[in-house]
Amino acid sequence: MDKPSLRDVARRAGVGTTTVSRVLNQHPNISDTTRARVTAAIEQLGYVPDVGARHFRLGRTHAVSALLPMIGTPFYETLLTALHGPLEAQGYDLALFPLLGSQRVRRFRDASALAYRADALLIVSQHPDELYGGPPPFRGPTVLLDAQHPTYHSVSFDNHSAGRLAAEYALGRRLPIVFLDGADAPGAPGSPVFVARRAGIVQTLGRHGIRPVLTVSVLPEQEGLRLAAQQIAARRPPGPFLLLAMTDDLALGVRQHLHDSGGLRLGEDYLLLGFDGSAAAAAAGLSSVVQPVQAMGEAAASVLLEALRGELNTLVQRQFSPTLREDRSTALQADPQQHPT
Amino acid sequence: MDKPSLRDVARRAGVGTTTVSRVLNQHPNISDTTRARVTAAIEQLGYVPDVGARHFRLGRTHAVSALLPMIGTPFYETLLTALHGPLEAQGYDLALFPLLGSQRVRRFRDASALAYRADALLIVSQHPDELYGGPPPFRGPTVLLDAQHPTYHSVSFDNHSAGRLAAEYALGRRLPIVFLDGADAPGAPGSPVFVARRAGIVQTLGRHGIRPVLTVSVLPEQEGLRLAAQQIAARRPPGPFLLLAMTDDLALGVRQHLHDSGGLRLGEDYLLLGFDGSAAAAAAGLSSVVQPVQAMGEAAASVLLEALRGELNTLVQRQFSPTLREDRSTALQADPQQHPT
DNA sequence: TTGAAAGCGATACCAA
DNA sequence: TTGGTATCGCTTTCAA
Repeated sequence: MDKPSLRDVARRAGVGTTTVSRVLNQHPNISDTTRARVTAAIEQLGYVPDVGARHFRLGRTHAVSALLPMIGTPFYETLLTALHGPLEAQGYDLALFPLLGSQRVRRFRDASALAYRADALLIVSQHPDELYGGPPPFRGPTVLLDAQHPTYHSVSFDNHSAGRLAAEYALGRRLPIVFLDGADAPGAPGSPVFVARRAGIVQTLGRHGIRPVLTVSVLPEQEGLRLAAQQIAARRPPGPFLLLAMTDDLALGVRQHLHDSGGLRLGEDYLLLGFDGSAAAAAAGLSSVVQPVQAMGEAAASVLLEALRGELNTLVQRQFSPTLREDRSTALQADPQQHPT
Repeated sequence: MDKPSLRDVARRAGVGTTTVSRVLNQHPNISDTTRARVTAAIEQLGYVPDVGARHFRLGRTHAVSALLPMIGTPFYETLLTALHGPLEAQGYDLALFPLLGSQRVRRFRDASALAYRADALLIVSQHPDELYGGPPPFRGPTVLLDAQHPTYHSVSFDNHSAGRLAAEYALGRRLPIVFLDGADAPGAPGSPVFVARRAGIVQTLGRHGIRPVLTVSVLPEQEGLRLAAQQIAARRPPGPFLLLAMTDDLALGVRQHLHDSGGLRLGEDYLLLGFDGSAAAAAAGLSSVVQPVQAMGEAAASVLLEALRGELNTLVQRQFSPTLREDRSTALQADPQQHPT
């Protein structure tokens, strides 16, 4: 026999197919002796239930598909890990469909795409309107993660208020502020995340009548970082200042160069505040505006599960707020000459 | 009608189900008028074929599953993009199943896992024996990518000869060799990739009776890099030397520190050779031992497709060889005092 | 506690 | 060129 079916098992065990199905699905009303006979038959034949057939019959796949940009950052790793746990606990399997190459989006407009053979859909860091020209090809529950849209459930992060938080913290230190902005690659549209973050910073400073004493834009490259550090070292204010960087990577990269070529000492010559709460930042003692990535993943899972249970008859738009993780990099070292406290 | 089936379409168009099926599958023997009627009915009902049912009936899913370690490097991005193209061209869809968290491996031992509802399986950077305790739960064609096993088809890279190639190149330059090795994180088993690469280097040097004048092991951290650079600057041989680094990242990181704190000039004081052929290396003019990642992805796709067509009755173990991409970092600048040419 | 039979939605054989 | 019908493997009434 090529691939034994439930029927083969039934024949072998001398029972009906119903009984075998019940054994497989742990139904209560089965006598122990029958169960044993069936189990033995399963064993002997090496029977494995056909999941596709079960899926077909029940109309449910127990699958959740996630559409996401090609993955290269710890952000997605944390997010997906947090997401996966609760889903798995409820018997759902998670499959990933990265948007490989820009042209491949076409694939996701096809309703017969594998990604849509699922009970629910998660769209990560993408806007449905851009992804789909017209109506979405998937009919089931859909949740946006790290993105927002008026007609979809969403779990996202408030980047604007993250910018505000950073700016307010910076203002509180009462030091001149140097702003290390991330430049967009030429031609790139500028990530909405950075746009909001930047707006939050600039608007908040502006509302307090403050402008950075110096703003440096930098492409995230080796050479760019070095040049930025040179500029900062040359044009910095006379006393200590607070360097507000748009990302942790920028902050850490520039810190290196400020030290090596500029001789600037963190904690004495300047304070440093980053963005993202990356592991690298934590390891380096960098204060940072933290996005609760794990909590967002868990929230997405919970929205997804609710929707799958059909308990969601209202639109859920959950937006997470930033927190600020203070660390060594914003601690001014005792320096009796200028700062008695 | 909730979700129209093929039967509804047939009734609506006043034809048999067979005819509708034929229209859907572009069968030739359909009159234009019938086709038009059916198409109209499909349109009117908003009918979308049930892929799950088709899958059930045909016994094929048109899906390929890839099991891979959680993704954080451009390596996998290139690999998967190269892989995806040919598969898609043949009508196969690719779904990714990252091994999220170490415990989640359990999930992949379950034959009913979503990942196995596919026509073929690709196991990336994993050894089946470690992944599965016993027999694999998937019965269809299986291909290993970036890994090897005696009983599976595989597409992999010859790390040992990559090490040899680097060593031979280094020997050819006839300069003292400083070896910048990557240290394994404490407790980690040491990636087989690095083990082979290192062995290739050391054995080749040894065969020529050469030992590095200095070997420095470094954890890939900011602090580690700086310390390594200090050591190199302090203990380097008197004249120019060749610095052989285990990865591009290590090479580029140390170059920075050698320049900033040691004042060593690349191309005059030392030459630098890296490993991996990363984009960063190319951008920085770093010579590097290159792994043909894209070609490997394409090769995996082709093996997969052959297997799917049932044309593979012999074991395929394809191992790719490294090439060396020479760039500025191994060009010794004209220095009349020592090197007239 | 057990089983016979209907049916999920598509495809394909065989006839017409 | 078309259509009736069996069939894929499973779950689920309904009856016994």
